[in-house]
Amino acid sequence: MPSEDQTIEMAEMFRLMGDATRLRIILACQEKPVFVNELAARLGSSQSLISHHLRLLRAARILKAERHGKQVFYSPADEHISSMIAGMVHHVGETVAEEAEP
Amino acid sequence: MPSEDQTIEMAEMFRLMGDATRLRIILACQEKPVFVNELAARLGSSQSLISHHLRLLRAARILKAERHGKQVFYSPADEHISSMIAGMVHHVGETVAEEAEP
DNA sequence: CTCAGATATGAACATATGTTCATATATCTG
DNA sequence: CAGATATATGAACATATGTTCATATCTGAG
Repeated sequence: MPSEDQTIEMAEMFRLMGDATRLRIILACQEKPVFVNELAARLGSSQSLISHHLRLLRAARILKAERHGKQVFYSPADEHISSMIAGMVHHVGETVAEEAEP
Repeated sequence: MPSEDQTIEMAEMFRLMGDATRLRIILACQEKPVFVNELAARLGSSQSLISHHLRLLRAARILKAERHGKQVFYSPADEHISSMIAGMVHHVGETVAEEAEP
């Protein structure tokens, strides 16, 4: 059973993954590093919005930033998080399938 | 890469786990089924608040309800979710330890 | 059926949060 | 250095969300 502080930190992590826009950002960075404008283009969101969200994800150590020239590339900062994301992908894949069968 | 619908469902799951009160409820139900008033007592929250949250967690199939007499016991509805929770517990356990060392 | 215990629900409210718009900062090129 | 490109930041705002209070519903006992 996690401590109170750990519980709050867990909740904070989940909360950050619990917004569709942020989750799309996280998912888009899973395979290979992506830079900000490409994220904005792929997700059809403004650069400003993406940047605001990236700041939160960076602060929570969910994503890490790496600068190459003018562009800043983002990628997963932590394998635990990545595997948890993968687990959830697996989960919704299965439950959606279950609901469709009968 | 999950579909748009799956992404939204994932986000919804994470969002539900992303509130401290709800997460405490989920954690409290992990070991053995707990009934509503006991949850309220353990967490020091009102019965009403717990019940509101339980409804959301039930609807999202994170917890399941089972009635025994007057009491309704709640327990994990899905092992995937449970193992994801366990993974996050492990994660915060490690990262907090890392930050404390240097 | 009536009463008490246990849980669920609805309305109201204060606060948190995602998004937009405007603008600042940083980096490369000429 | 000046200009262009890429990213970050701040203020403002509309909406979503967690909590409380009051009340309804359900269940077993007598």
